[in-house]
Amino acid sequence: MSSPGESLSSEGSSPLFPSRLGQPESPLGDRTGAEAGMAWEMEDTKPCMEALEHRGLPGLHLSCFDMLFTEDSTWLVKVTEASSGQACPVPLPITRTEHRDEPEQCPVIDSQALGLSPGLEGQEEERSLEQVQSMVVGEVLKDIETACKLLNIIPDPIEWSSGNVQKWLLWTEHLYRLPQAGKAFQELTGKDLCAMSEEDFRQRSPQCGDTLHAHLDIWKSAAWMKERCSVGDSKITGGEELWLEADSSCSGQPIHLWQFLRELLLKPHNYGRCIRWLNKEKGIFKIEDSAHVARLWGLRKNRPAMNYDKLSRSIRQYYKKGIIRKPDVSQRLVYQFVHPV
DNA sequence: CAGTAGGAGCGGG
DNA sequence: CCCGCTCCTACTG
Repeated sequence: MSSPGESLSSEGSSPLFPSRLGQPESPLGDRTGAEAGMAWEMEDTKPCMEALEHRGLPGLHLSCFDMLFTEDSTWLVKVTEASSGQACPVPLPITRTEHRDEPEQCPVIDSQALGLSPGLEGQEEERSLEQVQSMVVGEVLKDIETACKLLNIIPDPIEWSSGNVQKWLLWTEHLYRLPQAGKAFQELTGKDLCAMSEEDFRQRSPQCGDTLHAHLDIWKSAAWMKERCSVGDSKITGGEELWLEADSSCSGQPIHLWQFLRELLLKPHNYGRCIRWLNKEKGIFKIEDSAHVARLWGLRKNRPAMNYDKLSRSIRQYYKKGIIRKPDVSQRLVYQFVHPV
Protein backbone atom coordinates (compact mmCIF):
# COMPACT_ATOMS: atom_id res chain seq x y z
CA MET A 1 0.00 0.00 0.00
CA SER A 2 2.64 2.36 0.92
CA SER A 3 3.59 2.76 -2.60
CA PRO A 4 6.18 5.42 -2.69
CA GLY A 5 5.19 8.20 -4.94
CA GLU A 6 8.65 8.02 -6.25
CA SER A 7 7.67 5.43 -8.72
CA LEU A 8 6.06 8.13 -10.69
CA SER A 9 8.75 10.04 -12.31
CA SER A 10 6.52 12.98 -12.56
CA GLU A 11 6.30 13.28 -8.88
CA GLY A 12 9.58 14.96 -8.63
CA SER A 13 8.65 17.14 -11.44
CA SER A 14 8.24 20.23 -9.47
CA PRO A 15 11.63 21.08 -8.31
CA LEU A 16 10.40 24.56 -8.55
CA PHE A 17 8.56 24.45 -5.35
CA PRO A 18 10.10 23.80 -2.08
CA SER A 19 7.20 22.03 -0.60
CA ARG A 20 6.84 24.13 2.42
CA LEU A 21 8.63 26.66 4.36
CA GLY A 22 12.07 25.51 4.50
CA GLN A 23 11.67 22.02 3.40
CA PRO A 24 14.73 20.90 1.62
CA GLU A 25 13.92 20.48 -1.96
CA SER A 26 14.60 17.66 -4.18
CA PRO A 27 17.78 18.02 -6.06
CA LEU A 28 16.64 20.45 -8.55
CA GLY A 29 17.69 18.73 -11.60
CA ASP A 30 16.20 20.07 -14.70
CA ARG A 31 14.64 23.20 -13.55
CA THR A 32 16.85 25.53 -15.38
CA GLY A 33 15.97 26.18 -18.91
CA ALA A 34 13.82 23.30 -19.70
CA GLU A 35 11.17 23.64 -17.11
CA ALA A 36 11.12 26.99 -15.56
CA GLY A 37 12.60 29.03 -18.25
CA MET A 38 10.80 27.67 -21.17
CA ALA A 39 7.48 28.16 -19.70
CA TRP A 40 8.00 31.79 -19.35
CA GLU A 41 9.49 32.66 -22.52
CA MET A 42 7.09 34.05 -24.82
CA GLU A 43 7.46 35.37 -28.18
CA ASP A 44 4.72 37.68 -28.89
CA THR A 45 5.57 41.10 -28.03
CA LYS A 46 4.12 44.36 -28.61
CA PRO A 47 4.12 46.39 -25.54
CA CYS A 48 0.52 47.30 -25.51
CA MET A 49 0.55 50.89 -26.25
CA GLU A 50 -3.00 51.14 -27.34
CA ALA A 51 -4.25 49.31 -24.40
CA LEU A 52 -2.83 51.87 -22.15
CA GLU A 53 -3.64 54.80 -24.16
CA HIS A 54 -7.28 54.26 -24.08
CA ARG A 55 -7.21 53.24 -20.55
CA GLY A 56 -5.80 56.58 -19.78
CA LEU A 57 -4.00 55.91 -16.64
CA PRO A 58 -3.31 59.03 -14.78
CA GLY A 59 -0.02 60.31 -15.90
CA LEU A 60 1.94 59.04 -13.06
CA HIS A 61 5.41 60.08 -12.63
CA LEU A 62 7.17 57.82 -10.38
CA SER A 63 10.46 58.87 -9.38
CA CYS A 64 10.72 55.70 -7.49
CA PHE A 65 9.47 53.66 -10.31
CA ASP A 66 12.42 53.20 -12.36
CA MET A 67 11.84 50.07 -14.17
CA LEU A 68 11.42 48.41 -17.37
CA PHE A 69 8.71 46.12 -18.12
CA THR A 70 8.18 43.85 -20.93
CA GLU A 71 5.24 41.77 -21.46
CA ASP A 72 4.63 38.77 -19.39
CA SER A 73 5.95 40.13 -16.32
CA THR A 74 9.44 40.03 -17.41
CA TRP A 75 10.25 43.14 -15.70
CA LEU A 76 13.46 44.76 -16.21
CA VAL A 77 14.38 46.62 -13.26
CA LYS A 78 16.82 49.24 -12.55
CA VAL A 79 16.37 50.62 -9.18
CA THR A 80 17.32 54.00 -8.16
CA GLU A 81 17.56 54.34 -4.51
CA ALA A 82 15.62 57.31 -3.47
CA SER A 83 18.41 58.10 -1.19
CA SER A 84 20.82 58.45 -3.97
CA GLY A 85 19.04 61.61 -4.77
CA GLN A 86 19.84 61.49 -8.38
CA ALA A 87 17.23 62.01 -10.95
CA CYS A 88 15.92 58.84 -12.36
CA PRO A 89 17.20 57.65 -15.56
CA VAL A 90 14.27 57.17 -17.75
CA PRO A 91 12.77 53.78 -17.88
CA LEU A 92 12.20 52.45 -21.28
CA PRO A 93 10.35 49.45 -22.36
CA ILE A 94 12.23 47.37 -24.68
CA THR A 95 11.21 45.36 -27.53
CA ARG A 96 10.92 41.82 -26.49
CA THR A 97 14.34 40.52 -26.16
CA GLU A 98 16.21 37.34 -26.17
CA HIS A 99 18.07 38.17 -23.10
CA ARG A 100 17.12 35.07 -21.41
CA ASP A 101 20.47 33.58 -21.64
CA GLU A 102 21.33 35.62 -18.68
CA PRO A 103 18.85 34.49 -16.20
CA GLU A 104 20.07 36.12 -13.11
CA GLN A 105 20.67 39.49 -14.42
CA CYS A 106 18.23 41.91 -15.67
CA PRO A 107 19.32 43.32 -18.89
CA VAL A 108 19.55 46.99 -18.98
CA ILE A 109 18.55 48.60 -22.11
CA ASP A 110 19.47 51.94 -23.38
CA SER A 111 17.29 54.26 -25.27
CA GLN A 112 18.70 53.34 -28.58
CA ALA A 113 17.60 49.84 -28.14
CA LEU A 114 14.10 51.04 -27.99
CA GLY A 115 14.36 52.78 -31.21
CA LEU A 116 13.58 56.10 -29.71
CA SER A 117 15.66 58.33 -31.73
CA PRO A 118 17.90 60.28 -29.52
CA GLY A 119 17.78 63.00 -32.02
CA LEU A 120 14.23 63.87 -31.20
CA GLU A 121 13.86 67.17 -29.62
CA GLY A 122 13.35 67.55 -25.93
CA GLN A 123 9.69 68.35 -25.63
CA GLU A 124 8.42 65.65 -27.77
CA GLU A 125 10.73 63.12 -26.46
CA GLU A 126 9.71 63.90 -22.98
CA ARG A 127 6.12 63.58 -23.81
CA SER A 128 6.52 60.26 -25.43
CA LEU A 129 8.62 59.14 -22.57
CA GLU A 130 5.92 60.19 -20.26
CA GLN A 131 3.50 58.16 -22.23
CA VAL A 132 5.75 55.22 -22.20
CA GLN A 133 6.25 55.65 -18.55
CA SER A 134 2.63 55.66 -17.68
CA MET A 135 2.11 52.79 -19.98
CA VAL A 136 4.74 50.85 -18.22
CA VAL A 137 3.31 51.71 -14.87
CA GLY A 138 -0.11 50.64 -15.93
CA GLU A 139 1.17 47.33 -17.05
CA VAL A 140 3.08 46.86 -13.91
CA LEU A 141 0.08 47.54 -11.78
CA LYS A 142 -1.96 45.20 -13.81
CA ASP A 143 0.54 42.52 -13.48
CA ILE A 144 0.94 42.91 -9.83
CA GLU A 145 -2.74 42.53 -9.57
CA THR A 146 -2.62 39.41 -11.61
CA ALA A 147 0.11 37.96 -9.55
CA CYS A 148 -1.85 38.72 -6.43
CA LYS A 149 -4.86 36.88 -7.62
CA LEU A 150 -2.80 34.05 -8.74
CA LEU A 151 -0.89 33.75 -5.55
CA ASN A 152 -3.76 34.77 -3.43
CA ILE A 153 -1.84 37.44 -1.68
CA ILE A 154 -2.46 41.10 -1.21
CA PRO A 155 -0.49 43.66 -3.15
CA ASP A 156 1.10 45.45 -0.28
CA PRO A 157 4.25 43.61 0.73
CA ILE A 158 4.28 45.12 4.14
CA GLU A 159 1.27 43.08 5.09
CA TRP A 160 2.62 39.78 3.98
CA SER A 161 2.94 36.85 6.25
CA SER A 162 6.02 34.74 5.92
CA GLY A 163 3.96 32.35 3.88
CA ASN A 164 3.04 35.11 1.52
CA VAL A 165 6.64 36.10 1.28
CA GLN A 166 7.55 32.60 0.26
CA LYS A 167 4.91 32.59 -2.42
CA TRP A 168 6.10 35.86 -3.73
CA LEU A 169 9.65 34.63 -3.78
CA LEU A 170 8.73 31.53 -5.69
CA TRP A 171 6.81 33.62 -8.09
CA THR A 172 9.60 36.04 -8.61
CA GLU A 173 12.17 33.33 -9.06
CA HIS A 174 9.82 31.86 -11.54
CA LEU A 175 9.51 35.07 -13.49
CA TYR A 176 13.12 35.87 -13.61
CA ARG A 177 14.29 32.34 -13.75
CA LEU A 178 16.35 32.98 -10.75
CA PRO A 179 18.11 30.29 -8.91
CA GLN A 180 16.18 29.39 -5.87
CA ALA A 181 16.63 31.85 -3.14
CA GLY A 182 13.56 31.29 -1.09
CA LYS A 183 15.44 29.63 1.65
CA ALA A 184 17.56 32.61 2.25
CA PHE A 185 14.50 34.56 3.20
CA GLN A 186 12.71 31.96 5.13
CA GLU A 187 10.75 33.00 8.11
CA LEU A 188 10.70 36.61 7.10
CA THR A 189 7.50 38.52 7.01
CA GLY A 190 6.68 41.19 4.53
CA LYS A 191 7.49 43.78 7.08
CA ASP A 192 10.92 42.34 7.61
CA LEU A 193 11.44 42.17 3.93
CA CYS A 194 10.43 45.73 3.39
CA ALA A 195 12.80 46.89 6.03
CA MET A 196 15.74 45.28 4.34
CA SER A 197 18.15 47.22 2.26
CA GLU A 198 19.46 46.11 -1.03
CA GLU A 199 22.62 45.23 0.75
CA ASP A 200 20.72 42.96 3.11
CA PHE A 201 19.18 41.28 0.16
CA ARG A 202 22.46 40.75 -1.47
CA GLN A 203 23.86 39.36 1.68
CA ARG A 204 21.17 36.78 1.91
CA SER A 205 21.32 35.95 -1.70
CA PRO A 206 24.41 37.11 -3.48
CA GLN A 207 23.12 35.80 -6.75
CA CYS A 208 19.77 37.38 -6.99
CA GLY A 209 19.37 39.57 -3.99
CA ASP A 210 19.49 42.69 -6.04
CA THR A 211 16.87 41.51 -8.44
CA LEU A 212 14.61 40.47 -5.66
CA HIS A 213 15.12 43.72 -3.92
CA ALA A 214 14.40 45.64 -7.06
CA HIS A 215 11.32 43.64 -7.69
CA LEU A 216 10.10 44.13 -4.19
CA ASP A 217 10.68 47.79 -4.63
CA ILE A 218 8.29 47.78 -7.50
CA TRP A 219 5.66 46.12 -5.44
CA LYS A 220 6.19 48.55 -2.65
CA SER A 221 5.93 51.47 -4.98
CA ALA A 222 2.87 50.05 -6.59
CA ALA A 223 1.18 49.59 -3.27
CA TRP A 224 2.08 53.07 -2.32
CA MET A 225 0.75 54.42 -5.55
CA LYS A 226 -2.35 52.45 -5.43
CA GLU A 227 -3.15 53.75 -2.05
CA ARG A 228 -2.61 57.23 -3.24
CA CYS A 229 -4.58 56.90 -6.40
CA SER A 230 -7.47 55.01 -4.98
CA VAL A 231 -8.30 57.83 -2.65
CA GLY A 232 -11.12 59.63 -4.31
CA ASP A 233 -10.64 57.88 -7.55
CA SER A 234 -12.90 55.00 -8.05
CA LYS A 235 -12.27 54.59 -11.69
CA ILE A 236 -11.58 51.07 -12.59
CA THR A 237 -9.83 50.31 -15.74
CA GLY A 238 -11.39 48.18 -18.34
CA GLY A 239 -9.37 45.08 -17.99
CA GLU A 240 -9.72 44.95 -14.32
CA GLU A 241 -13.45 44.95 -14.33
CA LEU A 242 -13.46 41.78 -16.23
CA TRP A 243 -10.86 40.48 -14.00
CA LEU A 244 -12.70 41.23 -10.85
CA GLU A 245 -15.80 39.79 -12.24
CA ALA A 246 -14.13 36.61 -13.05
CA ASP A 247 -12.09 36.45 -10.01
CA SER A 248 -13.26 34.45 -7.15
CA SER A 249 -10.49 34.87 -4.73
CA CYS A 250 -11.98 38.13 -3.58
CA SER A 251 -14.97 36.37 -2.22
CA GLY A 252 -12.87 34.38 0.11
CA GLN A 253 -14.02 31.13 -1.36
CA PRO A 254 -11.33 28.79 -2.48
CA ILE A 255 -11.00 29.03 -6.17
CA HIS A 256 -12.19 26.27 -8.41
CA LEU A 257 -10.12 24.94 -11.19
CA TRP A 258 -12.55 25.98 -13.86
CA GLN A 259 -12.59 29.49 -12.45
CA PHE A 260 -8.88 29.56 -12.43
CA LEU A 261 -8.74 28.50 -16.03
CA ARG A 262 -11.15 31.23 -16.91
CA GLU A 263 -9.03 33.72 -15.11
CA LEU A 264 -6.06 32.73 -17.14
CA LEU A 265 -8.09 32.89 -20.29
CA LEU A 266 -9.21 36.36 -19.44
CA LYS A 267 -5.66 37.50 -19.38
CA PRO A 268 -4.42 36.53 -22.77
CA HIS A 269 -1.92 39.24 -22.46
CA ASN A 270 -0.20 37.36 -19.72
CA TYR A 271 -1.11 33.79 -20.27
CA GLY A 272 -1.98 33.65 -23.89
CA ARG A 273 0.90 31.41 -24.58
CA CYS A 274 0.03 28.76 -22.10
CA ILE A 275 -3.72 28.78 -22.47
CA ARG A 276 -5.92 30.55 -24.95
CA TRP A 277 -9.33 30.64 -26.51
CA LEU A 278 -9.85 28.81 -29.72
CA ASN A 279 -13.40 29.97 -29.82
CA LYS A 280 -14.36 32.26 -27.08
CA GLU A 281 -18.04 32.32 -27.94
CA LYS A 282 -18.29 28.61 -27.65
CA GLY A 283 -15.99 28.51 -24.69
CA ILE A 284 -13.47 26.36 -26.43
CA PHE A 285 -9.95 26.78 -25.24
CA LYS A 286 -6.65 25.14 -25.69
CA ILE A 287 -3.97 24.52 -23.18
CA GLU A 288 -0.84 25.32 -25.04
CA ASP A 289 1.61 24.61 -22.33
CA SER A 290 0.23 21.99 -20.07
CA ALA A 291 3.14 21.95 -17.70
CA HIS A 292 3.00 25.65 -17.28
CA VAL A 293 -0.69 25.79 -16.59
CA ALA A 294 -0.32 23.00 -14.11
CA ARG A 295 2.46 24.84 -12.41
CA LEU A 296 0.37 27.96 -12.14
CA TRP A 297 -2.45 25.97 -10.71
CA GLY A 298 -0.14 24.35 -8.24
CA LEU A 299 1.19 27.70 -7.29
CA ARG A 300 -2.23 29.02 -6.70
CA LYS A 301 -3.35 26.08 -4.67
CA ASN A 302 -0.12 25.60 -2.90
CA ARG A 303 0.30 22.21 -4.42
CA PRO A 304 3.90 21.92 -5.39
CA ALA A 305 3.45 18.51 -6.86
CA MET A 306 0.73 19.55 -9.24
CA ASN A 307 1.22 18.46 -12.79
CA TYR A 308 -0.87 18.21 -15.87
CA ASP A 309 -1.71 14.64 -15.21
CA LYS A 310 -3.52 15.58 -12.07
CA LEU A 311 -4.88 18.81 -13.36
CA SER A 312 -6.40 17.09 -16.33
CA ARG A 313 -7.93 14.50 -14.05
CA SER A 314 -9.62 17.32 -12.23
CA ILE A 315 -10.83 18.77 -15.46
CA ARG A 316 -12.26 15.42 -16.37
CA GLN A 317 -14.26 15.42 -13.21
CA TYR A 318 -16.03 18.38 -14.69
CA TYR A 319 -17.38 16.28 -17.49
CA LYS A 320 -19.82 14.65 -15.19
CA LYS A 321 -20.76 17.92 -13.63
CA GLY A 322 -21.35 19.58 -16.91
CA ILE A 323 -18.89 22.36 -16.37
CA ILE A 324 -16.30 21.47 -18.92
CA ARG A 325 -16.37 18.96 -21.71
CA LYS A 326 -14.43 17.91 -24.70
CA PRO A 327 -15.48 19.78 -27.81
CA ASP A 328 -17.31 17.91 -30.49
CA VAL A 329 -14.20 17.45 -32.47
CA SER A 330 -11.91 16.27 -29.81
CA GLN A 331 -8.37 17.51 -29.95
CA ARG A 332 -5.51 17.18 -27.61
CA LEU A 333 -5.43 19.72 -24.86
CA VAL A 334 -8.61 21.32 -26.08
CA TYR A 335 -11.57 21.66 -23.79
CA GLN A 336 -14.80 23.51 -23.79
CA PHE A 337 -16.76 25.29 -21.15
CA VAL A 338 -20.26 23.96 -21.24
CA HIS A 339 -21.61 27.35 -20.33
CA PRO A 340 -19.55 29.93 -22.05
CA VAL A 341 -19.79 33.40 -20.68
C1' DC B 1 5.52 9.41 -25.53
C1' DA B 2 2.06 12.55 -24.10
C1' DG B 3 -2.51 12.88 -23.70
C1' DT B 4 -7.18 10.86 -22.56
C1' DA B 5 -10.39 8.45 -19.75
C1' DG B 6 -12.15 7.04 -15.57
C1' DG B 7 -11.94 4.17 -11.02
C1' DA B 8 -10.62 4.63 -6.43
C1' DG B 9 -8.92 6.35 -1.88
C1' DC B 10 -7.99 10.26 0.85
C1' DG B 11 -8.28 14.76 3.15
C1' DG B 12 -9.78 19.54 4.00
C1' DG B 13 -13.38 22.73 4.32
C1' DC C 1 -20.87 16.07 1.15
C1' DC C 2 -18.11 18.46 -2.35
C1' DC C 3 -13.98 19.35 -4.44
C1' DG C 4 -9.64 18.55 -5.60
C1' DC C 5 -5.29 15.76 -5.08
C1' DT C 6 -3.10 11.56 -5.85
C1' DC C 7 -2.30 7.13 -7.77
C1' DC C 8 -3.31 3.88 -11.01
C1' DT C 9 -4.56 1.18 -15.23
C1' DA C 10 -5.91 0.98 -19.88
C1' DC C 11 -6.24 2.98 -24.21
C1' DT C 12 -5.05 6.11 -28.26
C1' DG C 13 -2.68 8.68 -31.98
